[in-house]
Amino acid sequence: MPELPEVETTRRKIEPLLAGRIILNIAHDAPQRYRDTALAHGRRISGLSRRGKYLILHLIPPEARSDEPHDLELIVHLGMTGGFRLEEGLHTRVTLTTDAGHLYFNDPRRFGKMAVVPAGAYGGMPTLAAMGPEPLSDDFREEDFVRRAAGAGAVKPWLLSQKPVSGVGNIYADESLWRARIHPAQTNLSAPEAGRLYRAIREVMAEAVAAGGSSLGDGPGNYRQHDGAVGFFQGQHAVYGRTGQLCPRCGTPIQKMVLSQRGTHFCPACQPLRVEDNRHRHAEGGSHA
DNA sequence: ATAAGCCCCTGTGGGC
DNA sequence: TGCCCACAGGGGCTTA
Repeated sequence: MPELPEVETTRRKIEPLLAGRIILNIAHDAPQRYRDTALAHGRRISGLSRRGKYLILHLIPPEARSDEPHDLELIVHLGMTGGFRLEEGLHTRVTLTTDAGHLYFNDPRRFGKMAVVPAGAYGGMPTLAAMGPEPLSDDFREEDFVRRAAGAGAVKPWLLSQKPVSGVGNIYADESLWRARIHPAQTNLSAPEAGRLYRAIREVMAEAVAAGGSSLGDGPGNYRQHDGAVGFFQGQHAVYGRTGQLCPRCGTPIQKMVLSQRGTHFCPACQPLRVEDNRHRHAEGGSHA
């Protein structure tokens, strides 16, 4: 399941294959899933960036200097099972041909998407348009996060919305909440709780990027690099995919629950649900001004 | 406007 | 042992 660490690893690994190259063709079916790709034909890739879980190929006219601002972008979302490959396979959905050769987009479950858009024109991609700050950048500020967390609903769905911070998916939400000792369904985080979560997200994301992401199991969701290399962060997972195994911190068996349609792993001892204090509501008489 | 729910898609694993 | 169905999940869309 590519989340920020896996997408960032992908970006770093395929940038040397693509930067400076001319796109000769992008071949696929399902044009509604891979939109306006013909606009990229004949363009030069000046570089690759990433925003949350979205990969962005910068496209310039072939005669332009490579340090000029790009005017088109090829946006790629890997979805749940998407990834690039050096060789064609059973689940090849898109074939990207450059003057250096082929790169194949493999995506068994077809949740991945691509679109060519004018640079920064994200109106057709609401999540990207409303994307929160990058967790490893200075734009991600603890005081903003703490303030917004105080008024938020259940913390895990809130994180998954991409609005408080970008790039956190199911694995890293569970891992960050475990580190911060916060129940996934906790609402209205206190300042100490939100501060712990802020630091946990930064730590987990930094460690996961350094490990090359997580590669889980042998199923279709198993994330790999284009050359078959795997990430190693799964060895650091404390709760994700460890239902019934013992919490590394306190030894209690890890539990799994469903929250917002997502499998959610947590330690019931380390991450107790703090019951909302109702006294305020009683004191206010139950009606809001 | 915001939040919650449904849906897409298909390989896999668990249950019977 | 073999078969079948529920599950996995990000994000876009619809609904309340």
